[in-house]
Amino acid sequence: MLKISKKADYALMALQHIASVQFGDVTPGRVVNTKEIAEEYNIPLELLAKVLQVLSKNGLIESHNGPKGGYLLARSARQITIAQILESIEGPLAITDCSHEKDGDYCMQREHCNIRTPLLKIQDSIYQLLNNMTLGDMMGGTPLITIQSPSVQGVER
Amino acid sequence: MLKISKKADYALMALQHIASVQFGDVTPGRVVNTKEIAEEYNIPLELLAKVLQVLSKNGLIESHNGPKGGYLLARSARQITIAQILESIEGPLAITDCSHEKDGDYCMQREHCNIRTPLLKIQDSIYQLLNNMTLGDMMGGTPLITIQSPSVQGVER
DNA sequence: TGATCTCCGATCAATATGGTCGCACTAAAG
DNA sequence: CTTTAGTGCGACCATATTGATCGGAGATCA
Repeated sequence: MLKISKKADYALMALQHIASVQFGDVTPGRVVNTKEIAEEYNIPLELLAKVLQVLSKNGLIESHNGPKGGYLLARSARQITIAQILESIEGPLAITDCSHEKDGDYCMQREHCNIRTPLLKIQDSIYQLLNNMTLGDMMGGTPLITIQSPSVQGVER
Repeated sequence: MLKISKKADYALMALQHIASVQFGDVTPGRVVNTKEIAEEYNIPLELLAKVLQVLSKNGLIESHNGPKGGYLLARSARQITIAQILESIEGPLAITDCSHEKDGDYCMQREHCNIRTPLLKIQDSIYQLLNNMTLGDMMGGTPLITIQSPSVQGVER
């Protein structure tokens, strides 16, 4: 449950790769093309291409056309949050349908719905979690994040 | 993205309803049958029935057969967590496929996968969030949960 | 014994997803 | 200025998941 799509997975891998090349020690500033990423991680080329196009359209990466072209982070890795990446691919984060319902699109259960408010709270917590972690945090062999077990609860009884 | 299924939605509504009847002021201890819940919340009867059967099989509620039969919480509302409910319906919580992969079921990207560890951390945080909120917390008009904004991050830079 | 209920399994339709194909456009290199 | 390697883009299909439905078997109580 709560699985994220493969496209989103691919997006995360690709961005991590681009970032590590761009800011790495070997060939800093080099652009990365789709083929390179696809081969490195065994991702279907065309699908990855589409993912990267979306990321580009949403301003997370910049594309450079022509030969020797490729992709580049649009801003620093620390300014790209996981939430931005996921939402860019999968649309707005919404645990439940009724969280962003426009008028005329009411759910049948709405009038007596008793779980809406709590679910929205949960959704909010998850969003904050994802929005407080950046691509920069994901970089490097040693993960930079650590979970503060007791405080992550966000729930008071 | 990260949407939970309608079955899970129904499960939450049903459990909330059962709990509120069982521990409410009007008819405490009364059993609740499927039809009552289905009509109250406009849920397809047969689908709800299946959801309740699963919850029953997983030990969250008790079923009583025959006329005047119905469902009852198997234990106190405070001892039933949201995580238990969701996992009961949708299977184990797994943001990404590779989080519970058995041997022989490797993902293609595994060898160079750079996002596995961070994703597992995120998954863990979400699980704790869901596991620290109980059915009891969802009860009543006033939601009992409050988000501790700064501490929910679980991320250190 | 009949009515009312849960239980269980098979099945179907709709939707979402993963993956593919083809072509137009752009920019660097000769 | 032509070639070529690359992105941009939209249509398309196959499959998996999900939501929903149906039919009947087994309890329980009046």
